[in-house]
Amino acid sequence: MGGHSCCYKQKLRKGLWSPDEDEKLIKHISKHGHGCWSSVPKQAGLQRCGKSCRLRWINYLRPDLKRGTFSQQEEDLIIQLHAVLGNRWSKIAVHLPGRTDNEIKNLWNSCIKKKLRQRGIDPITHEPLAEVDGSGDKAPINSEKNNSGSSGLQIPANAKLTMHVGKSVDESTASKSSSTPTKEFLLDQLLATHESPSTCRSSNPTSYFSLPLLSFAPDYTRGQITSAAPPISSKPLLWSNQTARQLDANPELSCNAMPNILSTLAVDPPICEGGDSVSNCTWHKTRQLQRQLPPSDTSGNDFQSVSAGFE
DNA sequence: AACGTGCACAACCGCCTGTCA
DNA sequence: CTGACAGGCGGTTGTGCACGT
Repeated sequence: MGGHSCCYKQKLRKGLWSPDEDEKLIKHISKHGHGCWSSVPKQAGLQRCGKSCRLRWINYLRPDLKRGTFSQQEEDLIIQLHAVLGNRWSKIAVHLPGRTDNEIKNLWNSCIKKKLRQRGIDPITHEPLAEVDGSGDKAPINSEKNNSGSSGLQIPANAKLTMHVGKSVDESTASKSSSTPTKEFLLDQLLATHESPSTCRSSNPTSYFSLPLLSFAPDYTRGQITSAAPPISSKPLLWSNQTARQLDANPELSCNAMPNILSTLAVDPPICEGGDSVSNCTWHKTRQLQRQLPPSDTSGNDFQSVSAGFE
């Protein structure tokens, strides 16, 4: 099992791609397009299976890729989209031009997931992690230090979901029910609010409120959330693949999970603090080594010559 | 300086879905 | 309708680098 017909036919190379292979693939696709992927390796003179070529192209060689550090806005958007879409990375990637599902998935698994856990948010359900002792005395977010570990943050169940443009959800035409906007509506709002080209890469927590994010009417940034607040949801959303996929069949989406993540965004420092972001220099070093290209700027200009060959 | 550990990222694996004969 | 095939997707693994001891 496993394998694909294209992989059986002959001895195919695996592992990292060499600069030579990259060049062959780029040249071929530049000239002919990929067409049928299974025929690409043969036509391009590569000892790879078609799927491998496709993956390499989509995740790495495509000229329209926006490489480099994820901006804070992108990370915010990923988190919010994940709350709505679950682990459907390709769907999430659609809304982040120049980013690949693989890239987003890696970022999620290596960075965002961890940060959410540190903040007491379950990255799967976007709910507060279960309290071990069950004491319920959630530490209020009342100090800068605690801002990075807002575990146990709870939102009153009657908190009104409010758009940052000042329009509450239940005022909108999208949903009559104030607590259950549809998935499509949430997506629309998320995307609409992220369309504005604001440059928000600040570590200042207050700046998060300048982000056009969904947020809640109560002022959670000042640690006024009390432990008396009822849990957000008594039935956690489990975003397994299967569950998430069912959303397509069942457009009604409980937004109960949203408050957690949104409030987290509002009070916490950026997920990858400061400029020393993980992927920042690693990628360039890797690229320079693997592709033996001279250092270039972060905009992926080394691909532009290739890009110019397309249309 | 050497070693161990953790992290980020690229790539593979296996399954699912859509298309077509 | 059914089976074969290709493409697509998400999960997982492998590799190399950075950093700490």
